[in-house]
Amino acid sequence: MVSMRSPLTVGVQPSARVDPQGIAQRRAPRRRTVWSVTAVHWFRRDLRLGDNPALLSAADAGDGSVVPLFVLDPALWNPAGDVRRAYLNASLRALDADMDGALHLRRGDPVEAVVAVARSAGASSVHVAADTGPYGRRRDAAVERALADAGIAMVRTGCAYAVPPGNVRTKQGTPYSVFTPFSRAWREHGWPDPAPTPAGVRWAEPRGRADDLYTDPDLGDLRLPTAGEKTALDRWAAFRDAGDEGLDGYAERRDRPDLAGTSVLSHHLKWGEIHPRTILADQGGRRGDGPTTYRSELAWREFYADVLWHHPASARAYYRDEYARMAYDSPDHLVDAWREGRTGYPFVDAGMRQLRTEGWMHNRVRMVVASFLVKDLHVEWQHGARHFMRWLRDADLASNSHGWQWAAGSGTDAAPYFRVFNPVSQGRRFDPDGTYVRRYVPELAHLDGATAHEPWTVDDGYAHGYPRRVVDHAEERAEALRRYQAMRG
DNA sequence: TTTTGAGTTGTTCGA
DNA sequence: GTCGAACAACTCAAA
Repeated sequence: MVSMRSPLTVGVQPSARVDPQGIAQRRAPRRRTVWSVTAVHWFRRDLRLGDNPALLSAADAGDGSVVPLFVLDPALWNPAGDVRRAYLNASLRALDADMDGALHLRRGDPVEAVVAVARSAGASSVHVAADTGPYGRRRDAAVERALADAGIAMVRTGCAYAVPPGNVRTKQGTPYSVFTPFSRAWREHGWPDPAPTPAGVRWAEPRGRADDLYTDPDLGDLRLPTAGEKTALDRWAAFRDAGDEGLDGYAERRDRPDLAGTSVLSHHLKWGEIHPRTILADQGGRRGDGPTTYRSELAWREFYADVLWHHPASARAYYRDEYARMAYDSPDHLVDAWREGRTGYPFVDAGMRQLRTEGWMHNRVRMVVASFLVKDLHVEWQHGARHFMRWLRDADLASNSHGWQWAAGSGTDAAPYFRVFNPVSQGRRFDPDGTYVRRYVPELAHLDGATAHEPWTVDDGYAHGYPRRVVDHAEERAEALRRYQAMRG
């Protein structure tokens, strides 16, 4: 640990009290001294002020002044789709507003940008929440080395999960590869209470009103929800308190894309506008199927982060490598039809169009469209995963890659061999009135009830230009099982 | 080491 | 319409 004190060379802002959660504030402002040490808090996927242990550690590290920094890293920015870029911009603006315009924004390689900012601020430490993803770990190791060369410490506190990946182990000390035993051990492991919101932080110069760095993409008709910590906390509270239409009814309604049965917090969780620990603590010991099932969904998020932590290559490569030997088709015009929502299977097309109009898709439908790409079109899951990463506003590498591997059968699921989703029966089961389909597929708006799932059964089913089915599901299901058998044999 | 119980989300067929 | 069995026999985690 480097202890380097330097003259206060940066301006100091008046205290900005931040208390978006109503959590009791902990610290009184420290007295200002001439000899002072500031700290840098490098935001990444923790775009919030409340329940942020890393920010707290930055506030505690020096004299109470903090340089709040975000670096637009071309390695992440360039491959991201416009949806993710736009949402990130909005989230950064919200964070900036919560800090009274203090956010310091840089664009460039973090190895250079973070060191440069820390140096110019005279900081002796840079504080972060650990990034547990494959790229983030490499990047942070490189930044840590560069900071060390400059005599500056990098301090990791917390991460984006209730239990840091790598910490839930079997009795033999090995990582879990099956969800249910993982979730049991995860629950027993437990997690810390939420951290208090730092009080009396002085956001240090250089202030970062760098609007020119926000390059907002043109999203056309796509509308994104409001970003930011306050919205996330409000959204959670509304879901928590909505009774059977929210958390209490979650177990029953979560699989229904026609209903508003889910919390829709995924994009907030992705950027850390809310931390799962906040939710788990706020849920307290609430019983019932709703809260239990909701906690289980958070456990899935943690499970996949844990799997990716132990197997970084599984972000792109088959978790079970025998699946690399299976026969696949190259993406062709059928995959274009899938991407554009004109496969002729209404439930699939509704989902793919929801993705393009909202940057989001209901989880049940994600599974159905994923199964369709992999099992009906026989295309490798990576093609679908890339499309999702491009269009989903909540795109998260661990959840996305392993969600797709689950659908492909190559992931952590223990018994995947005979599971092929039928897009019609899935639609009839989870969108029984056809409401969801009609909402996103106007060519089927004239069909009543569940008929919207089967336009081929009525005379006027194709009267408004809805496309015919591009493949026969029964045939392709059989073909998928044949290829699976051939791979095993 | 061996055994045992269990595994997110399914589909189809035939009684 | 509803129900249970078959699918095909695997892999994991704990005792």
